Amino acid sequence: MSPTELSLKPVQASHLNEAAPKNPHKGQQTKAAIVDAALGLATQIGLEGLSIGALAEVMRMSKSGVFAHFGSREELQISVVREYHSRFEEEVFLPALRQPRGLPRLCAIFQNWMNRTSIEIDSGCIYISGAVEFDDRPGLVRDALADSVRNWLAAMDRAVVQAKEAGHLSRDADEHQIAFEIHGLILALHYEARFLKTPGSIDRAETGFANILARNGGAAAAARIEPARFPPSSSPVLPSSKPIQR
Amino acid sequence: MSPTELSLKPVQASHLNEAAPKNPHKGQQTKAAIVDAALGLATQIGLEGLSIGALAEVMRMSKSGVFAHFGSREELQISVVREYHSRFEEEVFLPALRQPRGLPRLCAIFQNWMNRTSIEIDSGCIYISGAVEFDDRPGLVRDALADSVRNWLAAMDRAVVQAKEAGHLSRDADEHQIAFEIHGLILALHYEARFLKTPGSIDRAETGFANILARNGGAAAAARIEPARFPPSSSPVLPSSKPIQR
DNA sequence: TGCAAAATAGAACGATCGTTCGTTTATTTT
DNA sequence: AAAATAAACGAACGATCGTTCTATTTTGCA
Repeated sequence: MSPTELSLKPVQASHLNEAAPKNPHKGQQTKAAIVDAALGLATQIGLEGLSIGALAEVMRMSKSGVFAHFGSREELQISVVREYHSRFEEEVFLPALRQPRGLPRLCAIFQNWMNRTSIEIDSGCIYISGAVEFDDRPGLVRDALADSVRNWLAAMDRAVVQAKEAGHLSRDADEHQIAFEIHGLILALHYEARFLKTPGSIDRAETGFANILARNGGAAAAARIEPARFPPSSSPVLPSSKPIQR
Repeated sequence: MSPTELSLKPVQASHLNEAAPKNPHKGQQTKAAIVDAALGLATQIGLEGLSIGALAEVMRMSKSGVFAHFGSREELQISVVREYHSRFEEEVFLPALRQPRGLPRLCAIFQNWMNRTSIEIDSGCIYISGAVEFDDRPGLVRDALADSVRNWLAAMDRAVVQAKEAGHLSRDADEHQIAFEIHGLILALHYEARFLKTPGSIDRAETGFANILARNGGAAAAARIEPARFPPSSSPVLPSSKPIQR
């Protein structure tokens, strides 16, 4: 059994485009299904804890059958990172682009990120666990991971800059400082809620975001743009896909 | 070789009370030396990555010789957690008690914590890596770790409460919110400096702390108590034991 | 329908892991 | 100095790991 008594229930490709009609060489489908299962395992036990044997068990396949799709464990891990990246982008970043530049988009980004993080209180987050596992371990996995995170943080940074350019933040606001502090709120939420099980952490993070806005003149701007639409307003910018522990 | 090509140079007990005169059963000395070395390994590669074989190599002992001192790997890990706890307390918390209650002590705590974290940008931090490794893995190691962290966060929380009681923070300041945000600053510093190698992270964390104080009326109080003594002042409350990457 | 290619299985490898056990060496006590 | 106790060793165990290799099955296309 797995070290932490995880229930490694077998999984069928399910929602993945299993009925895709014209896929040449069905290997790609199963590879996608493997990556999907691998991502599920990796979020719980980490990229380092991810083993081909356990993955094969979940997939109801042989070790070598799983292995053949990647050629090395490292390549499997990289595939998982890429998959996580694209899901994160799709779930957190892209929907926020539908909001107008400036504070609305920044708030949407934060809310989407909060929703994602709230789910990850149960499931785990590869960007956080991976950072710890690959701090000082050079290699392609680390590179993929760091590139992915930098990419995301840069995107958030841009949103803050745009909010300031749009006049939604005071002229002396330090954009990068704001981005840093937001990142800290998410990390503290993940740490205290997932590891320490401290109740109320989600509200703390949201209050923290409101504090940042207030200090940088964003609260006033928010009221000006669209009253009662911004944190700590209770209406999420996107519907959260899951009820949330508070 | 080790997975991450760490140079596992052998270590002699060195600074540990090796010349202790009247120790009955010298096993305790070597056990302390083993824990010392184990802590060094664990901070770099994590508590889970800590292996008895590698530890024995560092200690120039046999695996079984090392093992006998603990009886199980889990007990070894717990010993490491306890050792880290006491060092953290000794280095971060206790010295701050020499400062008067209220804002001075809170600032001392933050500065000491910052100094410690700055060092751990190179060496790693067990409270952070351990939190990720033992998120959802029940057991004695997790318990020891969580107790230790909660103990520390509660101590910091108390310092914030006292600062408010002393009138150094405004009457409507939310103490627990402040503690949460401070924790976030430290986590963001560790993440961005250690994993992403983002320059300037230390200044970001210190600025963040100053922002928190300013928002809660602490900056004014700081000037009232002892001008030019508080962040972002450059004079550390305790001399940092190492030059710091900014 | 038949055939080549792709996908999967199965067994085995070397390595490392935590742990056990019996023995030998150090240290302390008598 | 002898006897008793503690500490360290060395070899071996079963398990799991990533990986390799050779079969066998399944698939897609002519």
